[in-house]
Amino acid sequence: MNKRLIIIDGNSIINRAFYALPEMTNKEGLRTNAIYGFTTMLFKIIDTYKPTHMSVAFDRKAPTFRHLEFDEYKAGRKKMPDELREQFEPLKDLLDKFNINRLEIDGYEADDIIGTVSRLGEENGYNVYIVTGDKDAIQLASDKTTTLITKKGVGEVEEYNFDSVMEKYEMTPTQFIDLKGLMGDKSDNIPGVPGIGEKTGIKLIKEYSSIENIIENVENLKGSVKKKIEENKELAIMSKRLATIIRDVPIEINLDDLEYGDYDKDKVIESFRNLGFTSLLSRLSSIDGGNETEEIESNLNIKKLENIDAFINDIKKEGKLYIDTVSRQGNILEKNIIHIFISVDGTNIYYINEEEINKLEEVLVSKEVKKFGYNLKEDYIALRPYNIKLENMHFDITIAEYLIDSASSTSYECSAIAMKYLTKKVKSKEELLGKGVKAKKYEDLELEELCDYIGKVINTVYEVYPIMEKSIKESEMDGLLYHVEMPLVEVLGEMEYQGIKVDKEKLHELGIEFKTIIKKLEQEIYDIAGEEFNINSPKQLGVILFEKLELPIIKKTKTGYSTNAEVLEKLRDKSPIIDKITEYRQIVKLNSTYVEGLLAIINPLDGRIHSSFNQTITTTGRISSTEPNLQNIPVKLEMGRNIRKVFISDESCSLVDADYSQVELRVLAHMSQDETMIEAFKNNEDIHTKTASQVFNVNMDEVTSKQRSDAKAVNFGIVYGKSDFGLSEDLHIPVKQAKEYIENYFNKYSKIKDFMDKVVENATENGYITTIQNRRRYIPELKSSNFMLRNAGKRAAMNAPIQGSAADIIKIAMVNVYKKLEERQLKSKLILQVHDELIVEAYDDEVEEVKKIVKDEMENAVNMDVHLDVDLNIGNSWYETK
DNA sequence: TTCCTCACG
DNA sequence: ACGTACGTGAGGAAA
Repeated sequence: MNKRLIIIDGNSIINRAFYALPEMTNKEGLRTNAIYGFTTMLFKIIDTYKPTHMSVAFDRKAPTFRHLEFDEYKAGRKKMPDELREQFEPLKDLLDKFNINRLEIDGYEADDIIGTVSRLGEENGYNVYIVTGDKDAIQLASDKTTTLITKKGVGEVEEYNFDSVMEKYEMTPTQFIDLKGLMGDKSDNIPGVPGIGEKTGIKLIKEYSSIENIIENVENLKGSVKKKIEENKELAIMSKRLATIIRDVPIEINLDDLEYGDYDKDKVIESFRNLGFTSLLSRLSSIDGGNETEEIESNLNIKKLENIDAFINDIKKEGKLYIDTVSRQGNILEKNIIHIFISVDGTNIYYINEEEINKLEEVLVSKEVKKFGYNLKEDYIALRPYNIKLENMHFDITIAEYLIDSASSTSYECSAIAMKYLTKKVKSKEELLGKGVKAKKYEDLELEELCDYIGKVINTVYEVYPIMEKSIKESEMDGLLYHVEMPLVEVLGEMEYQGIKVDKEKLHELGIEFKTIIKKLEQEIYDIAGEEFNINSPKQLGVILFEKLELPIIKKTKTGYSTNAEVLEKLRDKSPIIDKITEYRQIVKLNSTYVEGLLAIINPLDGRIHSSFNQTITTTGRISSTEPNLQNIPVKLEMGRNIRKVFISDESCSLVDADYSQVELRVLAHMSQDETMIEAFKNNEDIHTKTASQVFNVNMDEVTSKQRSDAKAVNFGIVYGKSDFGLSEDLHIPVKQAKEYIENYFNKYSKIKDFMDKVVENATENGYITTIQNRRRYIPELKSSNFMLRNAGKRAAMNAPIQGSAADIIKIAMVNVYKKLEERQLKSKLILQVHDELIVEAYDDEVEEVKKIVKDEMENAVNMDVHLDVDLNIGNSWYETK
């Protein structure tokens, strides 16, 4: 069998990778872009050339014979940036884990080691491949050695062997050395013959074949070339020597030691996880045959459940059930389940068809049976139209993974989780169903394919559970998972299933009203502009405002003029068109996003809107709402606020709206233990007035309304880590004055300053922040070398504990409110959450009880040194509950 | 798909 | 000096 030896120039490739890839860091803030690029290149090379032997050569710090011979060698090179330097050791570690040989030796460069090893390889009958980004290595190409030079970063390589070099450059690989001796090399600071460049160099080499021969025949040369050579004979010889790669470095090498093959896969997987290379885990199998994945899959036994009764006994005996439902696409209120897949041991997986769901009901609703799954909220909702409430949802791998790393850029898809924890191949939804308009639905799949997929999903849940469980315990988030996030799955599922009633007629009326105003404004804008154009196009609008009307350009975006609200505000008094545009924008937004958007999504069966509440989106722990987003329904301006009139309570019901008063500032007071602020809350003082009196040094009863509203801006600004500049913009005051406000603030609330500093310090050290419920958020940006990114990281670090703790609090309140309503067997339902606000649709005869429950549970969700305060409002529409 | 804009807490 | 508030989702334009 023919042996293939790959030798990689470690320094060259890591450099290429470093400069080719954008900054990347792992969770701890270690920069990883060069390691990542190196590894992808390594995989590609192994994949393509299937080496039997391999080695990576590195430069040593010590001076080489070249430096000794020529002081100026490689002088003037920029120092290696620390961002790259710190990646060397982790890369070498990784290579060791792959059992890939490494070579380095004092006094020689990686090039020389490569030259030596490649010679040894050739002599022992190997096919040799050299991988580098340095064209000098072309001199080593031969009929037995292929030099692979990276192109386009590290994405591709170009192959050079003897024939291809001859064809391309019309000279032999070794003649490249002579050419470089003549031309010199700027990057290595090799002088060459002054005045001789590529053109003349190639001409001379073609004619005389070597530097020595040129010198011998110098008399035959003409003119200035002759003179240049004559005067620089020594320089040319030395340059050639510097450019020559040494092929007999004094190093003991036994080629057998370079054998490539076995390595401890678990160790590599661990390293990849540490480095955050989850996407590379899947490629591990491709470079070593990948029989491991097949084995796991072939273990699975997936079939139709014949003896349901016996299996139900198994489930009850074990007290646990791995479950995944498969549904047709359809209305949330209708029965759409095709199959339910269930398992108790993770390998014997059974499915039942829709007709038999009721037989399973007993264990599904049993509180004694723990349910394990992937996206359990979907299963809960799917079962709901069958009047089955999935009980005791114990562990959901998406939610666990969200707690483990809420800031991870990867999705919480099963395929990604399987890859991260098991290095197991599970298809992504896109791979299974395709994407875009051609995407298939579950109901289009062959049963066999479906079984295979769902089987793997269930098996993944089974396999991943103990690993995740351990990790969550270690970071002390088990309480958060089992007492807050998992119980919340049912709460959110039920909220989605219930939805909120919408007055469709009213919404239509609003639409007509808005469209009339839009038409009118449109015409007025065209009149002022003197032409018709698309006002919705920032590009076209920019041309009208800044070219045709010649208004001053306040700000530019990457692609053109900025026309956002802030800019328009500054242009208000320059042209009457501005106010029209501002108003036009507002109403177009209301009409398209809220009127048209909401109309399109009202469920025809019950006239309600069923938004999705997502538990695994935000980095801070908040819930998000989609299709539609019910968390950004207008409220600030009266025109927009009218939209809230269409969200109404059902017959014989009212909406009970409860919102926390200043929850984030209370959390801040508690976490920072700032006495002044705690005291203010204890005395039920108005916190903005209090802040005004502190910042502006006046008595509480002398605070003007302007001062109060400025203080409010300062309070909010602090929570976000706002700068003096930002505050000055908001308050339209000089930066200097804003700076004073902030300094005053931190002087008076001195513990808050300490707290903020401490948070950033801890976060920089640990890599993450924590909330009052121990929720974690990693902030790798804190270790960025990029000033802007690092500052953004600091602000995130200051804000996340506050926002995240507030999210913890309302989540606990939601779970407790939900439980209480259930316990008391009330028909009233929790239907909406907007970060610090809960809405219950309460039956009129239950309103008083509901009010009490909601206020009580919200105010007592957690125990802090500052009490929580909830405002209650009742109405028949969301608009009325203000 | 990306950018810009803007709605919310 | 840097560039300037955290966290979201959605619609429309343009590429």
